[in-house]
Amino acid sequence: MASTEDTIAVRISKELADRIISGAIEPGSRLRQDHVAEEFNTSHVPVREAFRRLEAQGLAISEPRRGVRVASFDLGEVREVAEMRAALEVLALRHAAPHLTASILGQAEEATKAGDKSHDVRSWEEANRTFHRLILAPCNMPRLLATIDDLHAASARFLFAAWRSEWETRTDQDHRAILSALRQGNTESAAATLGRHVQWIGQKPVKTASGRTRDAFAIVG
Amino acid sequence: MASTEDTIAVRISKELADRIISGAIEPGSRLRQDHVAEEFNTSHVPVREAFRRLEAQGLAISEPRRGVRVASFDLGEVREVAEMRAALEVLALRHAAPHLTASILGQAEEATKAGDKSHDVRSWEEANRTFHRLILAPCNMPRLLATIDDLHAASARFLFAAWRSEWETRTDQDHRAILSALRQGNTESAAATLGRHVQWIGQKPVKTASGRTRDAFAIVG
DNA sequence: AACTCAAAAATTATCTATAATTTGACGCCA
DNA sequence: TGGCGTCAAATTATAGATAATTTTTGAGTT
Repeated sequence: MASTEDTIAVRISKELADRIISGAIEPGSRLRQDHVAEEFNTSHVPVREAFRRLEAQGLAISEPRRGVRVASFDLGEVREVAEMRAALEVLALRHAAPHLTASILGQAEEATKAGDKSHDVRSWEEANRTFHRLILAPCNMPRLLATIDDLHAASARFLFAAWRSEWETRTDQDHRAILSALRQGNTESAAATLGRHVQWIGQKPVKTASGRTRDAFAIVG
Repeated sequence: MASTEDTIAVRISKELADRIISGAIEPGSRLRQDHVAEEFNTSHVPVREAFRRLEAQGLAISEPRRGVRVASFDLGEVREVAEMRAALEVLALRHAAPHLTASILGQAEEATKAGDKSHDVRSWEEANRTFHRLILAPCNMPRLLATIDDLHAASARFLFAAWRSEWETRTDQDHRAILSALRQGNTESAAATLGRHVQWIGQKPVKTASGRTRDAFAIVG
């Protein structure tokens, strides 16, 4: 996955991003440049550059002279990301719709089926992300797609924090409705469904470190 | 402006961002780390970090082992930024509206007047940006506001590229309509006007390096 | 003149070393 | 016991040195 063409800084940032998203590193915990450098067998110079990338993606927060920590999040940020995704994915879909082919819609349907069959969060998330990317990519707006990608990374993080292990299979009616509307050339209906779809925030009781249960929230679309 | 608390990398990235936005550095031109380091009397380590920040803002493009260049742009990207701004600023305004006070709206009106009186692009742009920031900031959505800020930086760049020097004063009816709707508590009307407003793309003939004239485009709201 | 191709120069990426700052522990004293 | 200052250890930030890569130059060839 980490192509050898990538610079070390990019490799490190991808690996750390993965750990942050999967929850392997706790929100709020410090990222110490020397420790990371040692783990990756490099000096801290590329590590610092990796930190800047994580910062830009909103996965880490850096305070001058006080180091970098994994970004924390709360229900407010989950809502914020959901609404930004709704606004931007609807925009992307409107532009992508005219360029969607039967082949792309077919692949999107496969992704939906894969998601429905998933027994764990990680594979569901991957299938879901594939679906969204497939129907939005043809909008041909690189800046928009890059921003949406960052939002998806944030979404995945919220999701894994709430559904660390358990996952119930369920058939995604929204995805099917979107595909059906797109096949009929009804872009506005597809966009409206998509906008609602990504704002659906799931709720789930999780156990905290202190043994108590509280509700966790995540975007489930 | 460049606070001494900032790390050197931040100071450099702010200064370079300013130059790129103002057009002092040509799109496509290379940013050489040693030269920048020498100019700022530092080593190239903070320079490289500054480059990563510019990359994240979409102001520079980095190719591994081949250096960093100032990002180019075309009409397509101007449209893209305009549409993203429309989608996100409308979202921000909907959330900000309930928190807008008479004082904020007063300041926004002052900013509009300052813009109307501006005889040069730079001061118009600053007043315009102030207006937008004032009415959107109370949405209290930091990620959304940060994204909008980056889009404003891109907008400013397009604007300065097209209207390098000449500027005609004009009264901004849209801003007044938005303020009036907000004062009446009519959020949806204000949002609709704002959405149209930031998608208005101005067109202006400019002289190219080769002496010919072509049309330049920029967001004028 | 145009076209290799190799060597030199310039530039990027990384490593090692040092300075500056923050964190944390310890002991002191009210 | 609890707050406070001081010093040591850890950590961040920058500088200087080196390795690896790309770009440029230019001689030699067709």
